Formats: sequence, structure tokens, C-alpha cells
Amino acid sequence: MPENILIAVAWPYANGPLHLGHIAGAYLPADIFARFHRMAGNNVLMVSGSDAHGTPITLRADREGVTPREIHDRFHQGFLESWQGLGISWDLFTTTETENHYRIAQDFFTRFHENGLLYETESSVPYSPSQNRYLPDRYIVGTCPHCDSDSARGDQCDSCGRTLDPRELVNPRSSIDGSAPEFRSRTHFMMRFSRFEDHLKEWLRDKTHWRPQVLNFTNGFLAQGLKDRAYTRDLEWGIPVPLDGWEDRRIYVWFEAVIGYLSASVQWAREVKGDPEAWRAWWGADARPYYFIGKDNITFHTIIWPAMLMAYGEGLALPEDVPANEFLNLEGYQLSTSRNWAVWAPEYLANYDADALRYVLSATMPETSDSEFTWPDYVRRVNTELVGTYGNLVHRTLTFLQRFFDGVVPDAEPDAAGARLTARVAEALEEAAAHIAACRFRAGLGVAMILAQDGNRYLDDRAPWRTIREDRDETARTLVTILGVIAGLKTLLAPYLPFSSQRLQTMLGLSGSAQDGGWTATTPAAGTRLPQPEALFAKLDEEQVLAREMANLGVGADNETRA
RNA sequence: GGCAACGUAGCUCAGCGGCAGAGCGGGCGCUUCAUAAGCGCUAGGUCGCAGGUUCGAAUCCUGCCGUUGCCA
Repeated sequence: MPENILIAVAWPYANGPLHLGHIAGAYLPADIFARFHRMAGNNVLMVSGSDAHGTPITLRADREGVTPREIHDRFHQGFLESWQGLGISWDLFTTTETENHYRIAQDFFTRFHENGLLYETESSVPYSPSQNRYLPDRYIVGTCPHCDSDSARGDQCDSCGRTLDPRELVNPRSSIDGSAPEFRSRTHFMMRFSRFEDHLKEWLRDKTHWRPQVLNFTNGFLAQGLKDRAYTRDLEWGIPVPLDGWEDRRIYVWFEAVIGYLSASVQWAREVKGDPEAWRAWWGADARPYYFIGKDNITFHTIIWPAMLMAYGEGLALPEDVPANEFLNLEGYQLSTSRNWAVWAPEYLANYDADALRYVLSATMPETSDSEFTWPDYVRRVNTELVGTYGNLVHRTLTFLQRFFDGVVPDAEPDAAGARLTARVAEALEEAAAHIAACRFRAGLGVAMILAQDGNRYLDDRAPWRTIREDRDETARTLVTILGVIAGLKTLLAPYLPFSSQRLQTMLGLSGSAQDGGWTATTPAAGTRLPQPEALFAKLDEEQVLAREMANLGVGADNETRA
């Protein structure tokens, strides 16, 4: 019986283009998971969108002298193009800047308020008299009270790493115009998260299938006691508090962005599916929601958002799993937008193949600990593994078939050794399915690559280039066997390498899409004439790649702001 | 400062109580259908450091060093 699998993926800040860290951290694993489950016959709803209201967007807008909406629109559009190029197969990628999202986020607020979960509290907020606006903590700069650095921000000191309150800063001033801020007393709402501590602990009890890092971190966080948190902020950009007289305060971006998982599902039902109630199948009692995020977001998805769902009280499905990834480093250092230490998706896609990146990032996905992307390693994996092991197995087989069989699939059955290998294909499909369903994506890919090696070894053992001289039937048996392996690889790799699997689908003389073929190895029927094969992947010139990429890295760094 | 992880072969990473593993790179050989691709063999490691538990520790515990994330 098909399952309803909600694939909810982190909402990227629309303040800059996507880079490799985003892709390896959340979007690629989510997409592999989605494509696999669709092939396996499950009902998938995969949603996310641009986070329009984060502080980084306001920061960039202030710096460029444009509105936050202009920043959001620019990068949201860029995201859509990158998804297309990378083959990230959303059912809907929307944004928090929609009427639908505002309505649902405000509905959450109203519900919490009516249920007595929000209470008022006074807090001291930095205000700029010269600009006549309240300032976010990180807009205040000054001297750090701990280490005397004069470039500390109101939220944190980059020199000593301590987090700060803007009132602690010595000689505080606005980073916009250098004027001294006032601190004004303002009324804000606190959310009674503390009320859900026990319920959360109870809910977490059977989550033994979660990754240890995620579970330990979550349990540890809860063990320290869940505190109430400010639900509103003094900002001009964001979703207004839906109460008379409170319109100048906004719902804190974090508590609003997570609601996007639900609001995007609702929007999908109405606008894409054309059935306004269709979203309920992915949010009901038998739905299985998976949240793909980075390790910096764990508490919001294992504690805050589940608590909000409990607080909302419609029996909305809680996360089944939150397979948070660790971080991807680049050439030995952390990715950094401000230092331009990154590989940007648009630039990558302008020069290289999407499947090649999907392969390399899948093989080195930071599932269990931080991992490393280097350009020499990228070239090596593409040339030896993608081209050499997998691509070449396909190419040597299909060109052989053209040369000696006129491209026609022979009518033959595998021999004994071939039957054993064919059985391996079926096993590989089962093993990989188990790995992918459990969010072990590297392991799933490993199963496919071992099968490709088995195929190459089988070909070398059978040596059809020799048998063709005296025993055409035996050669035919070898080829039919290896075509079955290739068909299996096409399926096994379709979640990882959708573009090349589709090309292979065509080269195998199969109609339709590789995605719709199901999680099985379908071989072309005997007598089918296959088209002239083309290489699945292009070999890279290491010197050329390194010359281009190492020259770009870190160039144009902007050290004035951090993003 | 508190919490949670990570530190394993030249590189990238598995393993997480029972003889230290894979891929790549290095060395040697086989093959020639194939994108100078493929296959086999081989060298290479005080499993961050120091203690402890155990018949037995890369694996469990403690401390330290280094890295990362979250929180204060």
C-alpha cells in the first residue's frame, strides 16, 4: 500500500545564490529520497521555499539601498533556475512572501493567543533616533566587554566568539549610520514552549531510528529544560502580528518560516493539485513527514516546530525523521559567503554537468560528520568512478552491441554465471532501497557502484570480444546479462543521477521516463534495435578545472559584512 | 563557559566490544570491447594524546589537545 511521504526541506534565505553546502546538506538528499519514493510507488509531496524575512535579507537590502523584497525576488528567481539545472524535483518551491503563508502564519499566532500560549513581556530594544526605527541586535556594533575588540556586534563578538546582548557593548552605535542607539522598553509576546517539554520527551521516546547526533542533541537540549521564547520582534520586514495596535511588531522569522512547511503544502493543494484539501493526506495520522536540514537547524525541527504543531492542536503529523546533515567544507575551510569561499550553483552549472555534481556530493555527503569537497577529488571521482567504472561499462557494452550485433538486442538467456549476476542485480535493488529509505544515501550509492564493478569484472571474465570469433550464442548470453546489469544500474542511480539515467533509458531503447519505470530492472526486449550510444559523462581535464576554480576561489571577497 | 558531535592508510571516507577496511593515489601484472577505459595482485596505519573498565578496546568510561554546531 502506497505511503504518503512528506519531504520538507530547509527554507534557504533569499540573500544570495545557492552553494555546494546547501545542496549537499539538504536539497540533494531530499531529492534522492523523493525520487526513490516516487519510483517505489509512494505518494510524495516535496515542498520548501525561500525564506524572505530573515535578517540576512534585510542586511543585504540596507547595504545595497534597495528593499528587502527586491533582494528576495532576485534570489528567489535564482533559486528556481538552480533547482531546474540541478534537477531538484519539487512539487512546490514557494516563498514565505505569499498571502497564503501570511494567512496561515497569522492563524497560528491567533490560535496560540486564544489558547493562552502567548503572554506579554517587556524588553529593552535598541532604537535609532536618527533613522526613526528599531534595530536588530546585529545592527549594533561596539566594543566587546570581554575581549575589547572594537568590531563586536550586538548579537555576537567575532573575535572571542561570545554571544552578546547589545546593551553589554561599550560605546554602542548603529552599523548603518554610526549614531548611538537608545534602548526603549517594548512589549512583546513570549511563547509558552515550556508547556510542551514533557509531551516532547514522550514523543521522542520511540525515535530510536533517528541519527545519533540528532537524537542526542535533541534529548540534551530538552534535558536542560525548555524555555519560553520571544515570539515577536520590532521589525519593518516580516509578518505583522494580527492584533489591533500590534501591527508594527512582526512574528519572529524563525517561528514563521517553519510554518512554511504546512503553508506550502496548502498552497500546493490549491494551486498545483487543484484540490484545496489534498494537502491533508501528508499531514494526517498516517502521513510520514521527513525534514531535510543542516545540523545548525536541529532544535527548530526536533523541538520548536513539533511543539508548535502540538500547540496548534489539529492532530497535524509530527516529524517521522529529521535526517540532519553535517557540514560540507571546501578545500579544507568552512564555506563562507562573505569571503566568497564557496562554489556557487549558477556558476557550477554554467561550466559542468549536474549529475557529476550530484554524484560527487552523494559519494561524500556529510551524513555522519563534516566532509570535504575539493576540486581534485571532484575531478578524480568524475573521471575514475563516473566515467571509468559506470559510464564505461555502459559505453563498452553498447558500442560492442552496435559493432557485432548491429545494435539489435539478441534473443538469449543468461548462462549460469550470468544468472548469478542477474540475481545480484535484484539483491542490489533491495539493498539500495533499504539504504535510501533509511536515509543512508552514501551507502545506497555504494551498492550501485559495486554492481558496476561486478559488471566490469563479469565482462572481463567472459571476454565477449574473444568469444565473438567462435561462439556468437555465448557472446549473446553475455550481452543480455550485462544489459540487465545496466538496466539495474539505470534504476539504482536514477534517484542520484536523474539526467544520465534518462539518457540511458533512451539508449536502452526504452520509452517513457526512467522515473516512471518503477524500482525494477527492465531490459529491452529481444529484437529491439538500440540507437547509437553516446557517452553518459564527459571526462574532465584536471589542469583546466583547477586553473579555473582555484583562481575564482576567494576572489571578490567582501569583508565588510558577514552573511 | 555549558551541551552535542568529530579526530582511522598519502587523499576522501566506512567500521563503533572479538584477527584494522573501501575507493582513489603509489608499485607490479593481465586484457584490448570501451571515454589511454577495465580486471587482478601488492605496499601503506601506535585508529589525536594519556589513563581506566574488560579475557579482549578504533569501538565503552575519564581527562587533555584540536575541529564543528547549538546555547549562555
